[in-house]
Amino acid sequence: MYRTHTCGELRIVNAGQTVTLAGWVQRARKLGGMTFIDLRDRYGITQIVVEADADPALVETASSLGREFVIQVTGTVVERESKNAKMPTGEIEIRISSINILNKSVTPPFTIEENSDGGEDIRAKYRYLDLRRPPLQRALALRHRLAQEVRNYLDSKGFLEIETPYLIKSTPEGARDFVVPSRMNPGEFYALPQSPQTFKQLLMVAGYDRYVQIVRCFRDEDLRADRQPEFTQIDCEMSFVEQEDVLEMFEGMMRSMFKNALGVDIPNPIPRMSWYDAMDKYGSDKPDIRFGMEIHEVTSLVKGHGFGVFDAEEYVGAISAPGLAAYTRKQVDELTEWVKRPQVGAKGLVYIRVNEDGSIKSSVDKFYSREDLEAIASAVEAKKGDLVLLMCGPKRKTQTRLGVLRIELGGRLGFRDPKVFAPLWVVDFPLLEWSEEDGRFYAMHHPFTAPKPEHLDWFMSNAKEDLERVCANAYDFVLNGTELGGGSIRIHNADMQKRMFEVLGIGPEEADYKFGFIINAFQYGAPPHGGLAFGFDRICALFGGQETIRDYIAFPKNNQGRDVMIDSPSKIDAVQMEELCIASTVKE
RNA sequence: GGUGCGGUAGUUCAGCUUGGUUAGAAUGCCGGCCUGUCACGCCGGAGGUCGCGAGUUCGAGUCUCGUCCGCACCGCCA
Repeated sequence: MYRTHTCGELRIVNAGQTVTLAGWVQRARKLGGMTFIDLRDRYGITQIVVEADADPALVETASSLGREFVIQVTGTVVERESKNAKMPTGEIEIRISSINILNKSVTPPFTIEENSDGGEDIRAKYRYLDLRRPPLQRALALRHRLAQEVRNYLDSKGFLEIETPYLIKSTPEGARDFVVPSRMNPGEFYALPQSPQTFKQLLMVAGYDRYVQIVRCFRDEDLRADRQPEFTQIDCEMSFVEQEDVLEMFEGMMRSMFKNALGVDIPNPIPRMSWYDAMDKYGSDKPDIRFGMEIHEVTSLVKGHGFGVFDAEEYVGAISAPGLAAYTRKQVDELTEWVKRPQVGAKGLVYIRVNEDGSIKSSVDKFYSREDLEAIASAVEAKKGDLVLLMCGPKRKTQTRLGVLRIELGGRLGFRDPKVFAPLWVVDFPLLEWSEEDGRFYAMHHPFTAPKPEHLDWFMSNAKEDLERVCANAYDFVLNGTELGGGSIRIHNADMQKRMFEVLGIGPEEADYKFGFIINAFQYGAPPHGGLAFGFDRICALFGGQETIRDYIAFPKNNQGRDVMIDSPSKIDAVQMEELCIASTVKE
């Protein structure tokens, strides 16, 4: 037996017991003859002590220990002479009678402690060492806890977890696919799933009316702090349901995850907002509703006062930033520069300072009277001490830019506390999105999303303005300004699905080639169904209060989609290429 | 594809604005001392292709151009 206890569990009540521990040497402190060793495993740290008058061989071995040596020690639990209140095990130590070095270690490149001295690069390269650190252990433990909660909750609701294939068919609508050559079918390729969307719908046709899968998905797109090429979804689908049934079910799931993993009570019910309201008031389809600072349209208030910049534009909107009337001219200029960066793309920023003393000062005083400015300030619900910021331009674009500014200022003002959780359902999405570039409609969600029954007439119409206003029974789950999940009620009728492909400009042959299996299946008694999928990595990160999902994935990829630890992707040898009937066009 | 920031000792960084002696600090590592430490302390030591390449210059860590790598963001992500 390697150990009788872990390094995190012994307490003062264990004093007098003979125990055997095994773990890693985090630190050895040598004081003359005496040696203290911090012995670590994933449960904690226990101090080992070797007295000066112990067996000389033991003293010798103890003083030879280096960081990250794996050792096994046997000894007696004793109360410490000088306790350490900072450690859970700080009241005791192990006075040992033997040390067994199970394995030596070379000196690690960074310190393996709560707060490492290593940068991201070096820690990624030695991920297995970084994973020894408590923050990473906590992250993976949280991930495990949340996965358990999902399974427990959905199991109690009768969901079956069913695995779907990873080697599927490429359907290059949306994100790029990762493809896998098929040796047995020369010149043909599988694709890795961007999501198990079609399979879960086929399971509905098959009668498995409550399906869940915690499943890896793959998208060959550029990475971000919250985007990995392979990521995990909580993928769910239900039959004989309406939108309300789905929202209720998964509100329950999120509620139990918050309660059981974090001890947090979220609002009941979770608020809902239409996509149109979200865009108008927050300039985003994933509003952060931890704070107000809503966008207000002031177009009619500002036009016709001789200020040509506003007169020339479709839309003028404004937000009010609490307390920022105190911003200096320099700070406001800095903000103006900030919104003019290409990442935001605004042309400029007009401000109205609603001073504490009741005076009003703006950058457009030449064109507007005090009463005009007061009317604008009141329209955006500005209070004394607030700074009103206005932007103009095309409606949606301007709202989006104001939304970006709102998020930035909300952060600066401390309104985006990661310990505060403000969940939201965004509902009533447009079904279709017109692409000027391609001159065609794209499905806003995906091509299996059903139009709202009351919008069917518009859906059948071929007029662009009709199709544009078709709404879908689609919904997103948003938390603190991050989209954590989304879904919809699906099309379950073959004719309707054909119509959708027609609207999307996908011809019958193409539809048949790409989606023939699902159109066929829908002819055999497909039940009404709908579902949704959550981004599990993002849920973990947000629950853990982090922006990046990397720490919640044991072995993540870097910005370039590379695993710097195993150094992948990598070249394969010519024999393998030959066997797969593939060739590289890359010039060496 | 684009923008920004960064790359100097094992590690984290300073030095670069204004080019000029032997490139510093902390920490880690090695050696010595130390019997209650827990970021132990004290003394000593080793450790650097300044990411890479070219250019400007009498002289480049420092200036210029190119390139590679990392992070964040835009595009992209049905």
